[in-house]
Formats: sequence, C-alpha cells, structure tokens
Amino acid sequence: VEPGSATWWEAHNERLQRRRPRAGGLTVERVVDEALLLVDAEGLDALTVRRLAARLGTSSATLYRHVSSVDELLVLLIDRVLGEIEPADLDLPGRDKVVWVAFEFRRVLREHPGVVPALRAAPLLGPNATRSARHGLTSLLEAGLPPEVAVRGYLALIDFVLGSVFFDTAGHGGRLPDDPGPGAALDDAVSQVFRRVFDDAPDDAVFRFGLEMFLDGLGHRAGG
Amino acid sequence: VEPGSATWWEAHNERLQRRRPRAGGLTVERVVDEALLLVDAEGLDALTVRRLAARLGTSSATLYRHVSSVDELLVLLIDRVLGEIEPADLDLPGRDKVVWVAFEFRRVLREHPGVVPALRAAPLLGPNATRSARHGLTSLLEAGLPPEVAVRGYLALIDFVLGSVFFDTAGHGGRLPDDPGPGAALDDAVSQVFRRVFDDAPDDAVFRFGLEMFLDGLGHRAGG
DNA sequence: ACCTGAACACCGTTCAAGT
DNA sequence: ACCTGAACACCGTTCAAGT
Repeated sequence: VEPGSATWWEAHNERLQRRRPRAGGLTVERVVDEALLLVDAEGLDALTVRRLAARLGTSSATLYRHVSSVDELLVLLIDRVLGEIEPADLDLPGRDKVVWVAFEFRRVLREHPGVVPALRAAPLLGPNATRSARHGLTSLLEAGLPPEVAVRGYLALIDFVLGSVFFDTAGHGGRLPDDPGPGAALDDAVSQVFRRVFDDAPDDAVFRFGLEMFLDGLGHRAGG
Repeated sequence: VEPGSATWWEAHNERLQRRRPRAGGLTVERVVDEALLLVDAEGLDALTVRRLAARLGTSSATLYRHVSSVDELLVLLIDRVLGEIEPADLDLPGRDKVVWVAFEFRRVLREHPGVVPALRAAPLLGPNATRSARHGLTSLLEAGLPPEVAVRGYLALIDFVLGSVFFDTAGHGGRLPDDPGPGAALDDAVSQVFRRVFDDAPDDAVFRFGLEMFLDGLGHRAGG
C-alpha cells in the first residue's frame, strides 16, 4: 500500500491503536517530532534515516521498526505540520474567514519551509489535512458561495498559497537578485519596472495582492 | 558563486563563449538535453550523475568537466524547460494574452512534471526565464494595467500556476483518492460536496476557475 | 520477541595517475 | 592538456545474528 493513500491511513490508524509500549520509549510521534526539528534546523536534505537515528540515540535499523520507509516518514511529517493550522474564529464575517484560511495555511508552511517540497509526496489525506480542508471549505460555504464555487474556490486558493510559499521559501532570497552586479541578466526596461515596484514593497505584497484579486472574483459568484 | 544567481549566469555565458571544441563531442547542451530525457522518462530521482554519464557513454568524472555540480545541472535544466514557453500572439486582445501566458507556463511544466521540484533550486534568472518574464509582464501592461498592478499581478499569476501544477503533477492521482475504500478518511458530509463537484468536472476545472477569479479581480484594477 | 551490527547496492564529488 | 579509474564519505534498506 502506497504511504499517504486513504487505505494506508486506515491501516496506519489501526496500527497505532494495536501497539504495545516499547522498552526504549521510542514512538512514531517522537520520531516525527524529531524529524521536524531536524528539517526546521537544517532543511529537508538533512533528513536522513541515519542522522535521525543518531539524534534519537539509536541505529537506522531501529527506526524501521517505527516507520517503514522515508516516504512514510514524509507523509507523517506533512500531516504533523498541517496540524498546526488553526481554524478561523466562528464570529468572523465570511470574507475575513476566507482570508484567515489562506493566511493560516501560508503561515504554517512558512514556519516549516523545509517540508514544502514534501507536500508533493502524497495526497493530503491525513487526519489534520482533512480536518483543515473541512474547515476551509466550510468557511467558503459560510461566506455565501454555492457548493460548486466553494470547492473550486478552496482548491484554487490552496494552489495559490502553495505556489506563493514555494517561491518565497526557496532559500535563494526570492525571485529577484539582491546583488545583480554590473550588466546583470535583468538589467533592462522590464527590470526597471520590477525594481521600481519592489523597492518599497513589503515582503508579502504579491501574496496580499493575489489574494485580493481572487476574493474580488469570488465575490461576484457569491450570489449563486 | 551560487549556481542560478545573476553573477553565476554572467560567468556561465562567458564560459560558453570561451570554450573550444571537445574530442568526445560532448557539450553542456547535450548533457542538459539528455538530463531532460532522463527526467521525463523516469522522474527527478532517476537523475544521478552516474546514470546520466552512463546514458552519454562516459564516466561520472567526465560529466564534471561540463557541469560543476548537480545543482548547476538543475539550474540549466529549468531554464532549458522554460525555453519551451511560447510568447502570446501579438494580435490577441489584452485579457486573452494574459490567459495565454498562464496556460503556456502551465503547459510547459505539465509536459515536464519531473522538473517542477527543481524550480525551487534557484531564482529564475536564466535567459529563457527572463525572456518569458519580459513577455508575460508586457502582456499584462498591454492589457491596460498600471505597472504596479501588472508586476504584482504577473508574479501572483505565476504563483498560482506553479501551485496548480505542483499538486496536479504530484503523481499520486490528485488530491482526492481514486479508490477511497470503505470508511475512508474523507467519507463525510464535506467529502460528499467535494465528490459531487468532481464527478463530472474536467481535469483543469480548478485551474480555469482560479484563473477566471483572478482575471475578474484584475479587471477592476485596469482603469488605474 | 525485540533489537541491531554489518552488509548491499547505490549516491555526489575528488584527485592522482594515466594518455 | 585532457581524461578517468578508483577512492572517500555518504545514502536507504535488509537481514542474519545476537539478546
């Protein structure tokens, strides 16, 4: 069974309930927590079975008694991170709720930039992923959107947030060069426009702008 | 110098002009072309120096005479792929030009799904990346948007396209399970909504929807 | 029954030795 | 001057041997 698939998650949950206490006190949760600490500190490349084992005071072979492959570890890591998403306050007006959903998803991913590439490892079907999808979609429905619009809208919104975070957390200081040097590649009329706009733009100007565009468009469909 | 940075690209271009013909007939272009074939056929994980060398009939050490690291190879690979983006037809009306830009970027990435994670390796400053950024931004300016709006709009649009492609090409059949099985994680009221919408939705329904939302929002700023 | 050292088949990268 | 076999320091994963 493919780690991260619906049937895998089912089997995983059964496994968790069936387990007996171990001598070493090592649990899947502890392994995943330590993996996240490692990724946060040194990036996804630093997450190797051997290094993780060393941090936990065991050998790599021992880790395979808790996690059956690196892929499975990544799946658990992602859902662990998505668990940090907080649902929107119930009293918020509709549009503000949608804004909250977008910013919360973005905040959590930006706090753990190393895990971003791992989002591609498997579909987002873990308990925390489905919980936040439920909350997100509910927010859009409460904002007055008909179901068809809300579902497409939620998924498109997630796409936009992920794309923003993908570039923002790439670790090369953004898409524009900090130090272009003389005769740099972007040194022409178009780069003048890019530069002029960015010289005084806050870090999340593009994200806020894109989100506003999107919400304006959504607003037109709210009447449904 | 960091591969992919503006100063690196400058040095790279000089290096290309200064080079003399090699005995084996192996060039950087040939190495990058073969790398793309390999990634298209077997995914990014299959792209190793050793395997690439074998396909080119040499040893791994020899490849290091053309490309100084895997990171550099990825940077060249990305710009190679972005070179397949075709500029919008000059006669298209403004809004259609923007739609073209989004769909072209999406088309090219979907044709080479394996390279998507590598987009994070370095800023997009290669010759083909800057050329298509120039064309894209020009299209938004021609659609009647003031420069500030056009720049933010272009970057937000790229974010959205990348996010869509990121999930669509993940190789696990999308974000929703094909075979949920009995009692699957999403089997509740919200999943009913997701399912109902998706049962008859074409593959790119979410992308088209998000793009329309975004363009509607942009349209309101065109007067600026 | 649980654990794990040692091994297997791979990596990226380097460099001394060859032509 | 150009090339490259062999080595180094790593990987993920397995399994026989230990407790």
